Amino acid sequence: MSIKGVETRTRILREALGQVSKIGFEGLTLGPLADQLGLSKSGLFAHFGSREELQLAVLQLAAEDFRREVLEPAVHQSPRGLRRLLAILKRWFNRYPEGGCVFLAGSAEYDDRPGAMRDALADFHLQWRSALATALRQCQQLGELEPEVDVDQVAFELFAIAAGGHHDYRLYGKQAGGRVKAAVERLLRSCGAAPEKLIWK
Amino acid sequence: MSIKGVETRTRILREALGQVSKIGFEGLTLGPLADQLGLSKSGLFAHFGSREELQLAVLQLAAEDFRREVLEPAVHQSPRGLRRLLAILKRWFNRYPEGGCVFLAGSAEYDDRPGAMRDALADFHLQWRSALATALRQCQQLGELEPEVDVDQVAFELFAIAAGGHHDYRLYGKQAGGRVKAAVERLLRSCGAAPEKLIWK
DNA sequence: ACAAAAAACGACCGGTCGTGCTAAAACTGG
DNA sequence: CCAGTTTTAGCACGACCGGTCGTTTTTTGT
Repeated sequence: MSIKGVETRTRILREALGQVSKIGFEGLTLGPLADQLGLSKSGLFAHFGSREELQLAVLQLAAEDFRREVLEPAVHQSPRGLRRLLAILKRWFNRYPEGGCVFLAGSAEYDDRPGAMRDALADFHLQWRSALATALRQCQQLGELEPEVDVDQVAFELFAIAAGGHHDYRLYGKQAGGRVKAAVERLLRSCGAAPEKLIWK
Repeated sequence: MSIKGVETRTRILREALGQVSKIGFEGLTLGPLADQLGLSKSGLFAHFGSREELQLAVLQLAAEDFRREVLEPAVHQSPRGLRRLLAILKRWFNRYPEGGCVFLAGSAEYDDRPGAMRDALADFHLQWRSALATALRQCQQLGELEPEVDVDQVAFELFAIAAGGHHDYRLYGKQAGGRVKAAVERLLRSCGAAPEKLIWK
């Protein structure tokens, strides 16, 4: 693969990711994508052996973006414990007003269609859930959350709040933000978090 | 419209609803639907002026089913308060192992596509949320939940649990049921519900 | 039983989709 | 600068889609 090869490939993937976050993976079609990039349909197609390969590459790019923009800055900038957990959640939920979440939309599109896309999506969610559980476990070790709570259960409930908030964001607009915040606070409070430590700085 | 007219129309809608719950509203296509029913595509098409009319009719049928199978039996069989609320939730969540929820799938499909389908879906979710809030308010009036809790907020959180549970059901299978139950119990507990009253009979 | 009305059919249209194939164009290393 | 490789374009295909239209069959009211 030449220099120009990887350049156009990433150009394609960036544009494709933008389109997917608006119209979903199934809405992504080669013709309009090629037009938007000033390429021919077959020229674009040659970079990936099939449409599914393109979709998988887009999903992988989205996953890399997500880790880089949500998890990594929170880990680097905030100390272990509630501070870091809240930093993660803030960066996570702040993505929703910006546009549709490709992981939630993707799950809805492929949950009844076995194949590589479904597998990759299931894997992403599993990894993310485990990252949340790790952050929660560190809170426990610091005594900021009660030791008897099931961190996997709490990770599920955080994800559920995200899913519900995303739904309301997409359907009813920005008013959903307050609901998400209040839900997280109630959840963490019920796990023994001190109210004065729940600051969304 | 003749007798036979409404008969086949409802036959079409029943079959269409079954297909939609498997492959979504956008996956519903006239040809295969007609084949499955032993009708010609154009014969089926004549019952609805357009595909969107068919989709809207399917959504309306699904909404009637939902009210009839979830809300109404709980209202008729359980007294106001936590008993009724839990009866509603049980019937609601029991639908998820059976097949995909057309309302959640529909929201994901149309949240970025203005039109009659999006409007109808937004309306359904609004109505359902309000029915949940009513049941919660009755709990408050009976002293089974603290009076200062925001019932609309709790209704959102119940919906979020449903959305998260549905996601996990579709992607990871039946193990999600326990997570949903535990999440509801934590939520209602944090609203002042007595633990011994949280029985999923 | 019969005429009007409704329902169902079958062929077809224009359009879009993913995908192969071949040739031209552009880039790359020596 | 040139040979060899890679990237891109052009074109066509087969499949599938929603929708139209004129005709035929079935149902309905009397």
